[in-house]
Order: sequence, then structure tokens, then C-alpha cells
Amino acid sequence: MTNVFDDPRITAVGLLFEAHAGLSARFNAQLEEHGLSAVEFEVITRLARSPGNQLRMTDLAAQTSLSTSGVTRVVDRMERDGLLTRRACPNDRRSSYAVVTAAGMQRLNETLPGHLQMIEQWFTGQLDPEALTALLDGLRRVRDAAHPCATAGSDDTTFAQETATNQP
Amino acid sequence: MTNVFDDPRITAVGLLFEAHAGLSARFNAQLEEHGLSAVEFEVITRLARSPGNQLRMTDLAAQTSLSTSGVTRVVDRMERDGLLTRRACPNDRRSSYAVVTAAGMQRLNETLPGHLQMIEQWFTGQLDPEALTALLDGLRRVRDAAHPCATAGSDDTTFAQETATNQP
DNA sequence: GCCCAACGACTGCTTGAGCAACTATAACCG
DNA sequence: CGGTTATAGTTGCTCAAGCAGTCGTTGGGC
Repeated sequence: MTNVFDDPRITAVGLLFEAHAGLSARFNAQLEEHGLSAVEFEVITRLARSPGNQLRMTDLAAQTSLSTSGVTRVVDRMERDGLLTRRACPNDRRSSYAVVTAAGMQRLNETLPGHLQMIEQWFTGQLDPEALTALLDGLRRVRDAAHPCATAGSDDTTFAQETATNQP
Repeated sequence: MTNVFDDPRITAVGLLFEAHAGLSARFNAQLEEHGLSAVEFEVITRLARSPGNQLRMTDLAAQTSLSTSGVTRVVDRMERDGLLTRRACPNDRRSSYAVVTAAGMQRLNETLPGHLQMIEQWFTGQLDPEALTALLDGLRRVRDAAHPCATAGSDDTTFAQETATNQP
């Protein structure tokens, strides 16, 4: 039986998607121990790495893969839980900032080391340096080609993310 | 400013996750043109590659990253849309099969070529053969290490998936 | 200065998914 | 057999997320 589904292209996506799913599951488990969902972790991380530990709601939406209404709600929850606060923007009264609170920073600091450890355990540590480099190079190519500019507004902000990651 | 977020591990997951998100977005767009969501496409694909174009609901749940109740509902919708049918299992009256209808097969055949083209365009075609092999090898390692056995019941069925992909 | 388009945030509504509870059937075991 | 336990599928409930519409604010053109 010559099966269309044996196509190596299908296998390739399968691998990428399953690797993603596997890592997501592991990460979620660890994050949940610290009372954070994946989105919440992403939100607090993006905020914490931004100047003043804050971002305007729209910018936050652009950096995460959330719509603006999605951001509104996540921030609602996290504000309720004391991890974030809203702060009015002085020069534009339409905008408001989401700011990480002290409790939020503490939560993040509790969570981060374990998270890095998970990454190492299930991802980067699985490969020797050259193999890892090759993998990352490949991913970068694919990412650059297909990178979102979908989901939320942010046109090529997704691209800017990684440059921001490499360069403070 | 020595930033914790410059950690190469963070960058690595960022790449993998963004590549995944980017591809997902592209694929979803194409699938939507044919009136299929990503899950629906996965469901119909898994069924179509199975003997008799059918699977028991539980097995379907195990192969997709859905809970059994999730499967119930997807199959509900797809049955309503005429892509699938339920068929009673002769020797176990608890079980029932989800079967792809003729209309379902036709829909799949309309969708698949374009889908493969998308994969090539945004993923496999982005890399020369050696780089692609290196990427896939890396992904396989990561996948094998972290592979779900989460989300839905299916313990290591996720592993079985890919062997099934390689071997009809 | 005034009006109108664009923008930022929020809210109502809908959808999709998981969990837990439930029903029906099967299997096991005395 | 008869009863207990496990399994297959479905359903009620909850929750997170997106879309479209709303309201206040801003800025540009005249």
C-alpha cells in the first residue's frame, strides 16, 4: 500500500509538532507547581525583561501570541492574584501599562530556575553542542520564514523578540 | 545589565516555539480555505491512514492530542458536516468507530496536496538536505525524550505514531 | 478650533477543550 | 451464575480565548 501519509514532509511536521507538544507538557507541569499557566508565565516574563518591568497592553499583546482582549483578561486574572498591576500612561490616557509587582517578581524568581532546568533536561541537554547548534540554526531558518505576524497585531515584532533576547 | 533572559536556553525554546507557532498559523490558514480546523484535519488524517478509514473513539483520542470527550465533540461536528460517520463495533457494544465518509475522503484529497506544498514552502524547503536531516535528527531526540504521554490517556502511543508514520 | 478617522482598552457573545460525573457494556473471579 | 471492577462513550459544567462592537482619547486636515 503506497500511502500518501508516509510522505517525509508529514513526518517532519509530526516531529516538530510532537517535540513542541512534549516540551509544552513538561513545562506546563513545572509551571503549574508554581501556580502559573504557560500564558501567564510568558506574560510575566515579557514584562520582567522590559524596562521598568512594564509594557503597554497593546505591546504585550504584540509580544505574546494573544489578542488584545486576551491580554485584558490575563492581566485581569494576574492582577487579581497580585502578580501585576495596571498603571495609567501619563502622556496617553488611552493606554495603560501592565506592571509586575514585587510579588510577581518573587513568583518569577521562584519559577525561573526550575524552568531553565527543565529546558536543559528535556531539550538542550539532550544534544551535544554541534547537534544543538545545527538544530537551532534549522529552527531559526524555519522561524524566520514562517514566523507568525499572524495571531495578534504585531507585524514583525516576533522577529524583534529574538534579537531582544540576544541583545539586552 | 546582565539579563537572565539572555540565557541561551530561553532563546532555544523561543526558537522552537516560534517556529511551531509560525507553521501552525500558515497551516491553519490553508486548512481554513478548505473548511477544516487543525484538529479536524488531524482527526480525518489519522482516520484515513488507518485500516478501513476508521478508528475507535478511544484510539482516535490516543492518537490525537485530545481527551476522549474532546474527540466525542469533534466527531459530533464532523458527523454533522458529513465528513465522518459513527459505526457500531460488532464485537464490543461499548465501542464505536469513527469512519471517514466519501465526502470526507474527497475533502481530504482536496486539502492534502496544498498542505504538503505548504510544508515544503515554509519548512522542509527552507533547508538544504543535510541541514534538514540535522534538524530532524535533533527534533527526534527531543521528541523521544519529552514526548507527551500527557494531554490524553495514551501512554506511549505518541511514540507509536511516528513509527506508524514510517511504516504502513 | 472642529470634525472625523485611527487607536487603545474593555465587554458581550460564541466556540472549543478538559474534567468529572454518569450510563451501558464487558471482563473477571469467587 | 452473581457481583464487583474496569472500560467506552457521552454529557454538564467551567474556563480560556477570539471576534466584533463600544467608549473614551488622540491626532490630522480643513
